[in-house]
Amino acid sequence: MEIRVLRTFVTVAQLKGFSAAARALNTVQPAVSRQISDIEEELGVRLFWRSTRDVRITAAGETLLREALEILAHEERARKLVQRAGSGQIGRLRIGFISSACQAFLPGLVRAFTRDFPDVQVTLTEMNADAQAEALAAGQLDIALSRALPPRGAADVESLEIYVDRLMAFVPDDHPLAARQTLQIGDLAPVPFVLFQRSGASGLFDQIVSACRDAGFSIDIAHQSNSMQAVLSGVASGLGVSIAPGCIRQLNMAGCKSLPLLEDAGPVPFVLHHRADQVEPPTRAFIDLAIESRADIREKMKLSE
Amino acid sequence: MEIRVLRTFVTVAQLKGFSAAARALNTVQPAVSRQISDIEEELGVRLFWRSTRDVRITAAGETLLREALEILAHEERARKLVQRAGSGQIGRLRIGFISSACQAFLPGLVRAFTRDFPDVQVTLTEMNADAQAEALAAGQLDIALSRALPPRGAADVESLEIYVDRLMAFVPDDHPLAARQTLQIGDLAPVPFVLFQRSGASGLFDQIVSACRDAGFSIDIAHQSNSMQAVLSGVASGLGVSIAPGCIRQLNMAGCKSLPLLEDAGPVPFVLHHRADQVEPPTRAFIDLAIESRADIREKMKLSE
DNA sequence: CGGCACCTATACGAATTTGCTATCAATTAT
DNA sequence: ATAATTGATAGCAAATTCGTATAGGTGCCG
Repeated sequence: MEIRVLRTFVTVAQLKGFSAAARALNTVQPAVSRQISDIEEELGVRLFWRSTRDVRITAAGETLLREALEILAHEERARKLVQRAGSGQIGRLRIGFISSACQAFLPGLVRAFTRDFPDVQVTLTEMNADAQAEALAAGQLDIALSRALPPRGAADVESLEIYVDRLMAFVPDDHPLAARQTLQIGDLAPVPFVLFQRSGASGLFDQIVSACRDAGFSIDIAHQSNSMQAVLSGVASGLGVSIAPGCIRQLNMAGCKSLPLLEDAGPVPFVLHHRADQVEPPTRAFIDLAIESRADIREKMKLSE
Repeated sequence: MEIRVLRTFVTVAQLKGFSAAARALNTVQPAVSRQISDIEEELGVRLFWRSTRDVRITAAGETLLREALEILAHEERARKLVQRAGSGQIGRLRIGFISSACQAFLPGLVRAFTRDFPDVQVTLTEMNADAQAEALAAGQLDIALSRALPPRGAADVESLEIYVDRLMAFVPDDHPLAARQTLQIGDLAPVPFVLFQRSGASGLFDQIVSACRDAGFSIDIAHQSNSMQAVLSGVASGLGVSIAPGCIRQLNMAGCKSLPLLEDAGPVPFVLHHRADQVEPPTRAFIDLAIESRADIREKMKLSE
């Protein structure tokens, strides 16, 4: 009972004739005749009463007709479902992101994606860069968004730079430095720092520490927080100054002023990671969308500087 | 998307390997490989991630797997349904019968049939012989049970004699003839008759009239009724005597005595008619059962004489 | 680190299946 | 009566499918 035979059978039943069915199926009558008699033999059941003049379906044939119509419809439905799954229109997309991504570009990107792929189940999970790498390797994540560089030597992970941020200084409103237009990193030497904890964003942490060392002083970390939001809150509270990627200005923390650093103190890339192998279509679609949107994102991040 | 390919696909998905699937399907690995890559190309969708070491299904593959399992189950169900229909285990059986059949053998036959074919929808319709012939020709009836001879020249109808009854006399209990052990038809010459109407059972009617003429008198039909029951009722009421097939004694009408006729006044065959062409399996099964049971029926009808 | 075992992909000839042409037999319409 | 239409059958050609052989890659184990 192959699909092709069922289709032939249904056509014969509906057109009530072998020749008519053959015409409709773009084939010839003996082929139809053979397919029907083959399936009759296979099932051991007579499906049509034939006379030289007309064809009438048997009761067993009626039964098969009902079933065959359902099977054919089911096949059609399966085909469409699978093609939608294959083109990424249905499925799931598990994104891990660091919170800064929310201030940067993630909401817009996700909104654009769900507009084009409304039936894909998108899961957004905030997690630090290290946790992302782990989840990605374990196959629990499709997309990881962090400032981390591509982890070398790990599983086959491809990385795509979304945009490059730069480090900026954050000082309390009422701090003397807040009156300046620009700063050099060295200007921050005597001031205590508020910084995030190293664990989870070790790359960025080390980059900032290095920048200070390059500027000739050892950073004085007076307070540590577990989120950028908390860091800015600490700065606004006058606990100290901070250095952080420019994009977090968009948190618009009151009592906290951002100042460009004259040195280009190391680029801070924002990177999209995904496994190189076994990229499911929705993931592929999201990556493609990210590539498309990259120029816009960069433009937007520049404008907000 | 042929059934065979779906079956291969499901096996690959379940055994997580092309070679393993090939072994399970009693074929070789390249055949499996080709079938999968063919359907992938046909759908334009990747179904498996292959490496040289293991095979993992894609999200689209998972989708197809669910659908394919349903389609295969449906195909299996369709096959069984059709085979049941083809062997007569499901379907319908429309029987037309004259009321005497109820007194004779029909209930037992139908009971035996429904025991063997419990899922066949049996329709029993009481109708006179002429109506039966019409309905049979119109395809509204599968089996016709009457005393009529095979209608000559009509559509292709095959007839099967179930048993042969003989005519008997029925006289009121208090009638002088009721004291006799046997009668000759001629004994009934001076007596008024109660008889059924000719329309609908013309064959039997004419047979009785002829028997009387052969016995040398013209039958005096004083009353006509539209059923055997009514005829016997008339006899019991003393309206007259009657001649009828012996089996209707089983109505056990009080006040009415049956007497054998010395002459073998024409055999009264009870016949099963069915269309010679396009015999649906349940009909075939019933006919076969009738043939099997014929000896028993004849025995039973003899015993009750 | 190299050989071995196991996996999938590909190539190609063989076997099977399927389709097509021609023809027959039966029935109906003209 | 003849032409036309329909389904069955046979024989041949085309297409498909299968099986063998082989290549290429990866993990395992000594």
